Amino acid sequence: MGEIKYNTKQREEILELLKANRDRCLTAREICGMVKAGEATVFRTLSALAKEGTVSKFLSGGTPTYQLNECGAHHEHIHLKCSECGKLIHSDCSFIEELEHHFEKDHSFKVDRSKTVIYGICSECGRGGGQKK
Amino acid sequence: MGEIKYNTKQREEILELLKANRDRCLTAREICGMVKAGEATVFRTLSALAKEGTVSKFLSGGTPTYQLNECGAHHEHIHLKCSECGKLIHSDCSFIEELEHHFEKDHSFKVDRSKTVIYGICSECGRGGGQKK
DNA sequence: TTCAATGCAAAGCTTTTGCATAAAG
DNA sequence: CTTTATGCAAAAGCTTTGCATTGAA
Repeated sequence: MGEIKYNTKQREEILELLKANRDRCLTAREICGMVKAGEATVFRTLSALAKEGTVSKFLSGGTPTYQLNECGAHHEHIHLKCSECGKLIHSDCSFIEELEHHFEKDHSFKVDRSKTVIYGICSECGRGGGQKK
Repeated sequence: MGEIKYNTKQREEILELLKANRDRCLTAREICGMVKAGEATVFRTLSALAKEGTVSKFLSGGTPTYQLNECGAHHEHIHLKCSECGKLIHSDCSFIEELEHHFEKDHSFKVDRSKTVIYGICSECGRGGGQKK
C-alpha cells in the first residue's frame, strides 16, 4: 500500500482518531488498541500517511509516536512538549515568525515548524511541581 | 546500570566513537558493529548516557539514532538539525535567551535546551538543493 | 469485475532482561 | 572485598511481509 488509492473505513477511523487527538502524540500500539483494524493495517496506513505528509513521526521519550500534521508546512504554529506530563502544546503566537526569521537570517537555516518540538516544562507542571512521573 | 559509577573500557570506546562522529548520527547497530562491546552493553551505555544528557537520541528517517551532545545541560546553546543531511548544528547565539524568555513569559513554559531540537534545512542543503536523499 | 486494502500469522528487527562472571574502586 | 558493568542468550517489543480474502470503485 505504498500509495493510497481507495478510501476505507479503517483508514477513516485512524484519521478520526488522530484528529480527535491533534494535541497528543500516539504510539502505533495505542492506535492499534483504539481502532478496529489490524496491526499491519495500522502500520501500513501510518507509513502511507507519513509519506504523504499527513502525519508526522516523532520520538517521544524514546518511543516513536505519530501525530496529525494539520498544517502542511505553512501553518503558523510550533509544538511545545512537556517532558513532565507529555502534553503537546500548540503555540500559535507570532514569535514563531521571529524565530524562523532569526535562524534563516543569522544561520541560513530554514526551520521546519512541522517537525520541530521544543521540550520543557509546561505551566501546570512547573507550578505544581509536576504530577505524573 | 541506571547510573554510571565506574569507568570502563567499553564505555570509553563508545564515547570515543561518538566523539569521532560528533557530526553524524549513528544507529545502535552501527555502534555495535564498530565497538568491541556486547549489544546489551551498547544499549545500556547509550541509554545511561542519554539519561545523563551526554548523548541525544533522534529519529533519522524512521530509525532511532544517537549522537554526542557535546555540551552538558547548562550550556548556552540549542540544537539545529538538518532533515536533509542529518547534520547537527550547535547554535550558540544569544537568541536562545530570547527564545527561552519568550516561552517562559508568554506561555509559562520552561524550555529545556538540552532536549530541544529545531528541525529544518541547513545552509548547505538549502543552497545546493540538497545532496543526499 | 478488478485491483487495492485488510487481516492473520509468521518472520525480521530492535531493545531489554536475567544471571553468572569479570572488572573497577 | 564489595559493588557495578559486562556478556551471553533468552525474552519481549515493535514493525514488516506474504498470501488468501474482503471490499472499493
